[in-house]
Amino acid sequence: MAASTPGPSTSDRILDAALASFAGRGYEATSLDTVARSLEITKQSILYWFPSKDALLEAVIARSAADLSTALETALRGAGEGWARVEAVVRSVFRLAARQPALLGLLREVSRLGPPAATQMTLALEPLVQRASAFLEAEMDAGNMRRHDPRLLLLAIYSTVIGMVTEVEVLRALGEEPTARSLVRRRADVLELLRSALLIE
Amino acid sequence: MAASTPGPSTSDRILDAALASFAGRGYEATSLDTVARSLEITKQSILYWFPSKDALLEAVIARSAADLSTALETALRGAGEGWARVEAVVRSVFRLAARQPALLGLLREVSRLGPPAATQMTLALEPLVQRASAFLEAEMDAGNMRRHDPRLLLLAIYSTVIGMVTEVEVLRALGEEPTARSLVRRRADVLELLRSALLIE
DNA sequence: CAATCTGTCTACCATTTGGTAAGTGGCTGC
DNA sequence: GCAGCCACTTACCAAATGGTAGACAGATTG
Repeated sequence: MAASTPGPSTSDRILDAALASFAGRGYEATSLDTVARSLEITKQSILYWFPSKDALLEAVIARSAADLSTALETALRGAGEGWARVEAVVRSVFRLAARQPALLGLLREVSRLGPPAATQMTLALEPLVQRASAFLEAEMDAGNMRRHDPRLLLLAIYSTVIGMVTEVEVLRALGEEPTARSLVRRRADVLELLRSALLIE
Repeated sequence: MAASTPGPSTSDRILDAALASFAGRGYEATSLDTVARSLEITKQSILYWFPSKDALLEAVIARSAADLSTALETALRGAGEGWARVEAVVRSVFRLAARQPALLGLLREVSRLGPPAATQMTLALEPLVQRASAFLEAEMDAGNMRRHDPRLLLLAIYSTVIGMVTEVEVLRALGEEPTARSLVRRRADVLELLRSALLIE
């Protein structure tokens, strides 16, 4: 018989469940009791590891921002130059949408919650933002992309991609069921759209 | 001395305050007591006009969907043909963002809440969606716009415009303060982007 | 083996929440 | 002039919430 599986630590399991609930139902709609029950522990165990609900959110954001960063950094590492880098990032986001949708859901939720949660997320992702902004500007300078305010362009790209990936209800309103197959089509569509919107030639 | 001003009815004032709070703080984070206090009435007065918090949300959605519809219908009424119609709609949305931001905020919130709220909003806005989808398809058939799945294209346009208008925290993360002037720049940018993404030639 | 530390649980608690019940003052219609 | 309705209030309430205090079992360490 194998040794009893150690498995993920309690605090990790709490973070997982909290992430899922914050992303899926929202911060306010998430109760510590419910999270605890889903893990078959008591609320007090949660409060042992994280002194308050706010602190739990903070921890979830910290871990998620790190996960998000490494996912994108990894995608960028072997990505080539120019447009290929945009493609790599978009594909990486769609991969996250398929495999860890809660990560993107949390992004949405945090942006809705505003400070201090949003500020924390902002700070944690700032390096990526800087990089992306600088990249877009360089591409424009090189004459590869149409000229825009890089920050507004980044917001537009962000909104489009995140929307295509997280706006499940709007998708349904449009009569498109959010299946895995649909996700692939959306990825193709978004890439094509971005291409014609941004690329010169 | 003038006659005592009649002013808006209590139920309208409740709807106004509830809309603002649902859109700004979120449904779960909104308490009937707080809304009541802000209106200097009691919670029970709210429950007199709307039998439950859910019913209040329902009423807010109904009224907002109607307002949204008429705003867009009006914009479309004297709008010309082809691309001018897209421009008219986008401008109309940005006008709403400046004058009744809560209307767009509610849209976001409802899409986050999912059914049944989202279903109600979907049904109320379906005519607009149908119209937009048919318009896009016709423009593609006429060879004026690049061919895409009209529904996915609509989702992309929706995400971009709504994002540019409601993603205040992301905007801040990008170092752009959400002022009125910024809104005008964002409108110009989004129109330019959509133009190069969609229009052929 | 005693002392301590770790992780979890039981027992509470104050506050807030959506919601009910029962008035109450004023205006309307008969 | 009074019966009745309308709009709104005071008085409650059960449930749920985030959080505190303290006990307890098991491992660790001197």
